[in-house]
Amino acid sequence: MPRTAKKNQKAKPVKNVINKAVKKRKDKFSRLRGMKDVLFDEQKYWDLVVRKANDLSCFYGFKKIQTPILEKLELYERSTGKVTDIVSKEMYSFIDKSGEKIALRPEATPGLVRSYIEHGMFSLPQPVKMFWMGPLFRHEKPQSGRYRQHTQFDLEIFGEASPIADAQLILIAYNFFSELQINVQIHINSVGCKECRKTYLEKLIEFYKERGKRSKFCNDCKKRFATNPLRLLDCKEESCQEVREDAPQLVDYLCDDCRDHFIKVLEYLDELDIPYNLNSFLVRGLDYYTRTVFEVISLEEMEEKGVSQKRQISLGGGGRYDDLVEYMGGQPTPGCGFGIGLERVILKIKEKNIPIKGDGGDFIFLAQLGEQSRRKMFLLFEEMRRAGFNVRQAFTKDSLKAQLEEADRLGTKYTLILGQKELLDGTIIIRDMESGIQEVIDYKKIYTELNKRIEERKNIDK
RNA sequence: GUGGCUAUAGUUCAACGGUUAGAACGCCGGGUUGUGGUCCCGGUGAUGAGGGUUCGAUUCCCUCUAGCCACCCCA
Repeated sequence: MPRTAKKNQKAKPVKNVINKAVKKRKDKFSRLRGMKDVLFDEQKYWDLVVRKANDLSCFYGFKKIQTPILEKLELYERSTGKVTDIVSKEMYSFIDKSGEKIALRPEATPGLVRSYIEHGMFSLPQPVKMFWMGPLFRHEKPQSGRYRQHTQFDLEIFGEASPIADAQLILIAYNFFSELQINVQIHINSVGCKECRKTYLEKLIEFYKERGKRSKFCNDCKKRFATNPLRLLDCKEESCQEVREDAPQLVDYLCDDCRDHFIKVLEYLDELDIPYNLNSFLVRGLDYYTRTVFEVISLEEMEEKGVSQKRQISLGGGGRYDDLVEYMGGQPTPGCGFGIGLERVILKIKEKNIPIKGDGGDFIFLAQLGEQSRRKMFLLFEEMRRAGFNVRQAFTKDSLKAQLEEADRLGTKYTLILGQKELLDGTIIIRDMESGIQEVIDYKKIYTELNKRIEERKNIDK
């Protein structure tokens, strides 16, 4: 193929003109901003992370569920919240051919709540514990660890009001990271229930109404004051943080039930020796949270202009949403869950050079010379595969050299070579790829000879 | 969405405004018409797009696009 392409290019008189035309076409079809191809070498990280998520979920009794990428726009407007950034600024939405407003899923929980309600899962034995994994879409400005399509691993527990559910989710998240050897901090807070949050918000607004305080707000906070005053708390602007210093704290205004719930969650975590940081300013950007909210943060030291700086990146987060199911039209059902961003997890694993076991099987490569032996090897390959051997081939290649090169790239242990001569003699060559030693054996003894060598190798490894 | 930095072969990097834009790795071919991983030789392949300044731009300026970083937000 490349050969003809080369010829064609050389045949044309003005190479540059063609290159430009080809390049324009290439640019035209380039991938969209913030989207990512996961290439061959990265797959091992995905395998690792996905396996870990699968194992943990299964172990703690979560059942796998899948939901559509497309949902009605209103689902997110109602659940995630119209005023949240995710819905108001970042959602991919469009009107489909039937005139329906559609959104590409920006968040996992709403779809799972919808599914819970739609399939009458309240009549299943409670709690219903869901394990979900899939792509999410948000139209943000991309940077490292931030894509417009990213993948989350998500666990949800429906129908369980006990604080042990909250604690168990945090435990699983903690295990996930520590078993992948990623250092994280868990930040935790309680945002209370409808009632206690109401009284708190009154106090907070009262506090901010005092003279001069609002003038220090950043532009965003001026808006937030009207739309979502709770979010004033986690603004990162310095001036806003200064004002915040003496602001009333949510924890002090929790009702008895909410305080009790929060304390129990912390006690369970203490019991398990899970480290956490109480962060009274932690308020998550989704409307539906009640009581427990938490975030998993990775701290990293950065060298910038000779000064070491600390940067934190959120790897996951979640919380309780006791009113959401009812609010979305279902039976009153408590719930809680969390999500973890897998691209960021993989980024961390790569950064830290955490070693990953290769799939290092003992490959056996089948090399052939000539049409006759190619046919025979074509068949032998299938026989050996069914017999349980880890076989590889490059039957499209003609030269032995090219085939051995391929075998080498794959990390083959033994190569079987069949040429015209061996075909006539009823023999075959076994080549040990490490030593280069070759032996001509009876074709019929392939299996016994191979097994013998594999056994010997095992003994040496021991 | 706001601000800063960047853009050269598939990849990582070179090139005082001036010959044919270099190298390493990769890939393809040859040395070996039946032998890989070492070695030797050869080939392949790039200035993100558009405009401007200039006799002349990879180099200077502008716009766009993309990437990175910070903010916002979030995973």
